[in-house]
Amino acid sequence: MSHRERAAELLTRSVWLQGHGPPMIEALLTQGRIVHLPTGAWAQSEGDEQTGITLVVEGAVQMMCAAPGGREVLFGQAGPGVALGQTLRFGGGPRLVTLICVEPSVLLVVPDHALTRIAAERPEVWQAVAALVYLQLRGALMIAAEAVALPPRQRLAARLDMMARTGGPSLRMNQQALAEMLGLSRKTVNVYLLGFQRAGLLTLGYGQIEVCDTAGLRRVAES
Amino acid sequence: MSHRERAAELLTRSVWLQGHGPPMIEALLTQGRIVHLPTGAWAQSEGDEQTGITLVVEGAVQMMCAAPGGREVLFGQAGPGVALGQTLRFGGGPRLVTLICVEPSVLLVVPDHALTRIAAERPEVWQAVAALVYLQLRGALMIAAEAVALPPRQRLAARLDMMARTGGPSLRMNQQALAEMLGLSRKTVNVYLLGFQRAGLLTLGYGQIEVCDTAGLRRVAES
DNA sequence: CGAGGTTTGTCACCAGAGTTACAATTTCGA
DNA sequence: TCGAAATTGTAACTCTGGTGACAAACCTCG
Repeated sequence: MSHRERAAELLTRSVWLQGHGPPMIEALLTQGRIVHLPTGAWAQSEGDEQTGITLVVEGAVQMMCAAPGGREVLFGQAGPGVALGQTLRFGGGPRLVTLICVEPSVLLVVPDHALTRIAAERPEVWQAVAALVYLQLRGALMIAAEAVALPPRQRLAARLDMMARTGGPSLRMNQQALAEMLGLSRKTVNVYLLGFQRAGLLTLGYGQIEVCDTAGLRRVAES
Repeated sequence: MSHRERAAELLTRSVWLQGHGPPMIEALLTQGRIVHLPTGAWAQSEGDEQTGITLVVEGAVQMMCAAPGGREVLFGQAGPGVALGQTLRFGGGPRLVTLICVEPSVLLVVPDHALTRIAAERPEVWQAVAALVYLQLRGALMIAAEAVALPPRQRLAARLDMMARTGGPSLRMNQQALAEMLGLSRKTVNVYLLGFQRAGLLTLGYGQIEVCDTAGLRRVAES
């Protein structure tokens, strides 16, 4: 299956495009472009303003965002099917989200001007964009709520549960990255993970985590 | 000045409506409705699906969101001019954000069906909604990044700076609420606030904080 | 197959935030 | 005006999680 077909399939399944028929998907594929990136590459090359929609077709990217003090904070990892909408038109300033490939990846990029072209014929494209951004808002709020309300152990459980439900039970990421996203030290994460493994909630491997019992994780998160 | 006129003024100034002329603002005012709420009231009454846009015209509301374990987490406070977009169409589940008035407030509410009516004539309304939700996403990400990346003292400074810049230097909120939004104990917040006051960054009052030096706060946040 | 880098598992130490409790101050309503 | 409730300021104690350092297990590339 070509990458374009794969992208079409992912778009068809995506929640934020429900109610928009195949012509809209066709328009996104035609106006957007497929890009291939190696491990470690930034999803936006210099000069590319990276305004618009980005869909992960294959591979995985880490999502970083800027915090006070010039810090770049890792806050999540996205696999195939995850879409990101962003724009620089509001408030200017630095880019909101930076994407970095953690494995060779294929992305569908639909820049802002492409969306504008689509909107000329199908103004309802903006409704889809609003829906997409709303989904991201939901995710960001979940992360924020977890971070302020849950103690470390529960926070880790909640995040593992969330990632397992959205991206499948096989999480390919090392404990260092996981700790960074949660604002914990690697050691703390490691200790709790070992505890979860002993409790049979998951299995640890080299650079990956196999979640076995999301319900159990959620129980831990809610305790 | 009537509340409607005040709302029109706030909408005219809002970033997410830039590029849309007065007719769009007129449409929002006509299709939406002004509601008055007492202290402690929830912005959405039962049965009102509260899908659409809400603009704070007067007063102040606390923004809460759901975390694992049925916890309701306070994550911010909004004054006049702040708009919130939300919808329940995606993913169902519980309401994303709950608003609670901390003083008698006036809101402009534009429900989803009103937006749909507006879109019949002005489909670009969805672009404005996308922009609004994007602004919220930016805010939520900032909060999440702060929470995971900054230690308590810096986190407090960053949040005070953010609130002072968006809502003016006079913050009307007690230290308990502030601690809750940051995931800290009231005592910790109190101690750091006293330190900031000694450093001349702000002045503490009963139930309010007067920020004097946002640059100084940002310096603390970045240290 | 072997070297080098990466990732994971473990230790002792300690800074820093949470907890509990209480007094002082301010506000608001009766 | 007075009293109750809310808010702020302060103390001693506890304990979780961070730090730094290191060994073991694992991958990858030459």
